This record gives sequence, C-alpha cells and structure tokens, in this order.
Amino acid sequence: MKNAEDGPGRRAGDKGRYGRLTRERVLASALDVVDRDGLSGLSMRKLGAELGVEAMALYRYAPSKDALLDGLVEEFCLELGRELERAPAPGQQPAKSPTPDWRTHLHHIALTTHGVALRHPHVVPLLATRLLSTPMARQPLSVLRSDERVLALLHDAGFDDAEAVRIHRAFTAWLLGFLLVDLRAMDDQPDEPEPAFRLGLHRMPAQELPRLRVAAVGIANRGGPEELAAGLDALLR
Amino acid sequence: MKNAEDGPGRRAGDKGRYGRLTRERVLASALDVVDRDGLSGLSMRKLGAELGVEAMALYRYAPSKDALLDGLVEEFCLELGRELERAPAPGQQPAKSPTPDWRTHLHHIALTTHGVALRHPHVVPLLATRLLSTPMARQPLSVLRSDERVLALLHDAGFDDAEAVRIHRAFTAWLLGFLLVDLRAMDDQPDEPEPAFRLGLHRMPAQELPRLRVAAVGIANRGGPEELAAGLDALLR
DNA sequence: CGTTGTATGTTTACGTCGTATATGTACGAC
DNA sequence: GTCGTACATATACGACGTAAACATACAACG
Repeated sequence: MKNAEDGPGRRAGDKGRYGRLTRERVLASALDVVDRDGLSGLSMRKLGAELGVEAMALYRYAPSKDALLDGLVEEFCLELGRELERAPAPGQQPAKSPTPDWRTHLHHIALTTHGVALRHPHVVPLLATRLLSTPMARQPLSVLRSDERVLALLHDAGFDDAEAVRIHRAFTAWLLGFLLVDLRAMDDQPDEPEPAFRLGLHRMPAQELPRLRVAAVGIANRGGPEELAAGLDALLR
Repeated sequence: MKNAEDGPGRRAGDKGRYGRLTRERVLASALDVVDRDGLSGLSMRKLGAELGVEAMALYRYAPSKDALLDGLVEEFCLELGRELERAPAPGQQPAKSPTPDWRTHLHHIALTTHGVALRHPHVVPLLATRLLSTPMARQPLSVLRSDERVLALLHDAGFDDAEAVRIHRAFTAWLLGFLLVDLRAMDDQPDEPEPAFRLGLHRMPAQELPRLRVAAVGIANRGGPEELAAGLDALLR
C-alpha cells in the first residue's frame, strides 16, 4: 500500500461530484453536525448523508465511531492550535518582552481555549470523556501537542520536570473543570423571560435547598473569562 | 394513585423470587454494572438480566436511559452524602473548634469526593456529561444537595451571595477537573512492567513531543489527594 | 366469597444504531 | 487493453432504546 498521503491527488473533479472524501472533510463535517445537533445527533449514517455518501464509506477515514469521536477532539485541538499560532504573542505592546512570562502565556492559552469551547460547546464533554477512555499514547497528535505546548513553556521558564508536571496538571484540571462548569446547563425553559421560571426554581424544594435557590440566578450568570483568569492566577503560585 | 412510597410493603417474599424491584435496587445494580463493565457496558437489557427481570420492567423506575444515567450520578452523590454524614467533623481533635473553618470543611468535602470517585471511576465522566445535558433544576435531589452543602457552608462563614457563588464555582470546577485529570487513562498496555512500554511512549513522535515524553511517566504517577488539596488551598484566597 | 382496580412485570414489535462482509466501480501503471 | 488498487456501495446481522398491548397478582370492597 502506498502512503496514501503523498499529495491529495487533486484529480480534476470531472464528475458531477464535489470532490473526493478526505479525513479533513469528514472531521469538519462531523464537527458541523455536532455543533448543530449535539453529540447524540451524530451517527455514521447521518454524517454520511451530510457528505453525500453511504455510512460505510466513512470507515476509510475513521476505523470506528469511537475513533471518530477522538477525531472531534482532534479537530478541537487543531482549531485551538491554529488560533494560538495566528495570535501567539500575549504581550501588551509589540517588541516589549522577548519571552512574555510563562504566566501570561498560560493565561493566553486558557482564554483562547475558552473561546474555542464557546464555539463548540458540545465537544467539551468529549474532552472529559475521551481523556478517561483513550490512553494518552493513543490520543491524536494535535491533542498531545496541546500538552506539549504547556510542558515546553514551563520547561523554557526554568521549571524542572516534577514542577512542570505539577503545574501542567493543575492548569489542565482547572481549565477543563472551569469549561465544564461554565457551560453547565441551567435553563429549564429557555423561552421563559422571568429568570426564576426560566431556571425552573419551583422544582427545587425550598426548605431543603435554600441557599441554592438564592444562588441559582448568580450561578446562571456565567463566570466568563474573568473568573477563569482569576482562578488561574490563584493557582499559579 | 396512592403515594406508592408509604412503607415498602415488605410482603413476605413468598414466591421463589428475591423480592420486588425498587428504584434503589435498580440504581445500585446499575452502579455495580458500570463499576464492573464501564459505561458502555450498561444496557437496559443487561441491567434487567442482572436483576432477573425483562428490560422493560426498568421503565417503572427510570423513565428513560438518560434518566437512569442521571440516577447513577444520584447514587454517586448519595454515597458522598452518606460518607460525609458518617464522618462530618474535619477538626483534628474532638470538641476543639465548634465550627471548624470553612476552608478545612471544603477540603474535607473535596477529599471525600475524591475517595468516592476512586471507587466509581466510570461515573466521573458522567458527572461532567450530565452537568451539561441536564438543566440544574432537573438534577436529582442528592446532586443539588451537594451544591447546597457548599453554598450553605459559605453562607454560614459570612460570605455574601456573590462571593459564595464565585467560590462555589471555583471549588466545583477545580474538584471536577482534578478528578478527571487524575483519572486520566495512561496505560497503553497495562500488563507491561516497563513504564515506558506500558505507557506506549513509542507511539509518540520524539522530536515533536520531547517534553511530553519525559513528563509522561510523571503524569502517570497520579497527583493524589495532596495535589488536590494543594490546588484547593491556592484557589481559596 | 367473588369482583374489580391498580401496581407490577412480560411480550412483541419497530426503527435506529455500529459495523462485518461482499460487491461493485473507476483510474493509474504496465 | 488488462490488471491491481483505492474508493464507495449494497446487503445484512445483532444489539440497542422504547412504544404498546398484554398478563398477572395482590388489596380493597361488596
């Protein structure tokens, strides 16, 4: 079998078809479907239809549905990588600090990740799920690169291996946990204007959950990037 | 319809059967299956067989499979609640401090949760998933009680609502994120004695992921309760 | 006692899912 | 041309979640 990757071939699409299937096209389309219909709205058949193809054709590009889900995480991390590459310098003024301080750098990564997560909220639970179900060495490259980025940063800042691992773990845990909590589903009836009804507070027994009921509306107001940054600041000491 | 809950009835099990089905029995059994076979190993038919019953019988006790998954989270939180009730005082000596400081208290909750999570690792991703897919007001009571516990604690410590919400969010995010990261799947071949092979490091391109490769074995050594506590300490300021 | 209503579990069936296997189809190389 | 190879389709199977109709057994009441 030839490498199958040496040049996409680009044989002039002479038939009425769009073009040939590609791993990138498959994953991008899968991400579209998930963004639109949620995770449970993604099936091989539906994704096939989306691409004008039978379901089984997808198995050339992802050996199983689980692998396809890993591919979604991959897409997420690729988008993050692209974004970080496009705007890499966290310094305030250009040409100010040559290496802009590792804390600032981590803040930048965290905030950028938060942005990507807001664009693909349905993928965030997958970040958690796949972390537990796919061993690290089998994660897609782009996912591992996200870890490498942080570890290299810390290494360059002078931390030894043990410290780097500790900080990396704290960074990852806080970032992932915050994304999940910040995306927490709150609305019981999204169309209801009055906050208390929209949240469905009447479902909560008042005398059993008094503090939660008064806090609920505050919880519904997302923490946003500020709280993400604040917690990160507190952790990095 | 009578309340259906006034006394379990306890009609002397005259038939050869074990006893009647109960929501508690169903959820406990589901938790068993998940602990044994993982989340994907749980199906209505299999759970039914486990209980000596047809799959459809379960629908009397959980209106859908999604609700059953919520029930698993419920069980998790119930177990946590029971454990916290059995050993509630975080103080070192008995009868030392009447209200033992809110930080110590949160530490105790976090560490106890960590313990429960280690007993039911497959449920932890569910905590994340259900958080996003089930609106707060529809969460099982025991789940909400976990939030109430923290919020009441902070209220009693003198925080106003806004502060309590901020601290609660930070606590929840850190705890959840840490559990996920700490349970991260690492082993590629669990039976391999040599760490590098067990982790499958040979799958990672060395020149692309240099720092990750040296850090991997450090990452594989879990953070444990100490790092959980350390990060929490850093956050609570 | 027999009748009846209600709670509980079973049977059957439908549509969808992931995917193994076999079959076609088109194109580059000889 | 023809042949091998890469790609997509066709068909099929078993498992899944669950709707709907049915069976059963027990409590209450006459």
